[in-house]
Amino acid sequence: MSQFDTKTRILDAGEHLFARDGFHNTSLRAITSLAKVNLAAVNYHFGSKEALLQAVIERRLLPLNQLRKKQIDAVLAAAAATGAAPSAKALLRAFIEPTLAFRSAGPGAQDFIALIGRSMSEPDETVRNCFIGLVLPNFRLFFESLQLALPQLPSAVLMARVQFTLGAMSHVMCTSHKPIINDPSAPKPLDDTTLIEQLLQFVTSGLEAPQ
Amino acid sequence: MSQFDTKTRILDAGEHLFARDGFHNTSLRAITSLAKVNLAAVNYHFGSKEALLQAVIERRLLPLNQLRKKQIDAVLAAAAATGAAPSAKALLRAFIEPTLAFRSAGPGAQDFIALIGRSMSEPDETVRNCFIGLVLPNFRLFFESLQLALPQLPSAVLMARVQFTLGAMSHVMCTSHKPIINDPSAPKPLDDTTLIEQLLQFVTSGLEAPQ
DNA sequence: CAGCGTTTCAAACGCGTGTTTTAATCGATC
DNA sequence: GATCGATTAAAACACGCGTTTGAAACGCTG
Repeated sequence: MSQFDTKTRILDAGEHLFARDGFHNTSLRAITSLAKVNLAAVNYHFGSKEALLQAVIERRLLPLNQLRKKQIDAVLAAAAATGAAPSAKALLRAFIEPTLAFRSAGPGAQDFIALIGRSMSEPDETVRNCFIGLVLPNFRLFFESLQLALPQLPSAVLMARVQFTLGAMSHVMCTSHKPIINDPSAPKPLDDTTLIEQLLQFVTSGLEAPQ
Repeated sequence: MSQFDTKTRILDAGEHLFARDGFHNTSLRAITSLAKVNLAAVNYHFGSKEALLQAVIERRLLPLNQLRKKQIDAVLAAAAATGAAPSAKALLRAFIEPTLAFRSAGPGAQDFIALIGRSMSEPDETVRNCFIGLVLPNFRLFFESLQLALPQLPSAVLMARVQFTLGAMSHVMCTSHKPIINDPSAPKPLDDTTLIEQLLQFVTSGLEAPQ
């Protein structure tokens, strides 16, 4: 068993358990036992539990951020080419779609999305700082692009509406698979593609609402 | 020092620390030391740490639920009197406004709102079950009323949009006081009243969006 | 095959946790 | 003022935690 296998298995197990139970409620013993590695392996390969969390988040979030930046830049470039302002919906799609579509990217991806969805309102600084530090540049670009799309909105209002958008998005990210109402009377949840389109429609309409 | 004082001081301290640090990251020693009571007092008066959490949530959520029900019922009654369908915005206001306005209700109220805002996506079942059990009847009434207001929406779509609404709302509840961007360049956050109106405008527009 | 850096392993360390225990103290009632 | 249940207090309990240790096993290189 090579080092690569061990590190990856620890990352996979950590991703799954951090997402399911939260950072503080997940023990290294649970992670190493799920990963079928020795307890000391986490500290040997990553240094600490906290550093493992950082590695878990970085592994997926760095590529995701790159993708989101690429798509936002593409929207901005297309708008610049025609001389028009970028459309809010296109920007929202560039930011939201890669994130949510990522859930179908493979086993563990859905866990990861739930993890970072929850990180946004995480009380613990360990988790929140790790997440916010990684996502901030991306968010800044997103916000500034939206200012171009909706120049008539005061920036404090736009910021509030972007926060609402993030809230709706993160809520979908961490709870879409466990509906609040579990009755037979409750409607069946939408499939992922429809859900993304509905979310886009919802937040676009909210962002563009008259003041 | 009477029993009442002790129990109340424990509830206040628990509310504050659970909201600030999360349930699992808050120790009974931190709570009892903040409340200036003996460590054993929590188990004596409440039975366990988990039962304390339940008491903390119930103390505020039961009256809040009553208020929300009263306001929703009032909107429904007013609509029934005129024979028209209730308006989505009035229902949203009846559900959202008491919750967010509650933050100004006194010291500890803001902590509490953050606590239940986060409970919605809490990974730990201890917290989530306690919260969901209390809020479910209220939520059901809210959802069924919205079906009257927006009868043209398929109920699965409406449910998704209501989830988006809850996400935006809970995100405001637990993060409005700590903005993501902390630059001098970042816009000043809105005051509470404006924030509530903006949230209402946002989610109304999203809920009523064309399909 | 010897030597050596890397990785795995079992065991233990120190610490903080929620809870329980046992005794002391309080406050109302007879 | 004595009595008795309710409350407070200090101490200890058993347990699980993240981390560290030191030796064993591995895999490569000469």
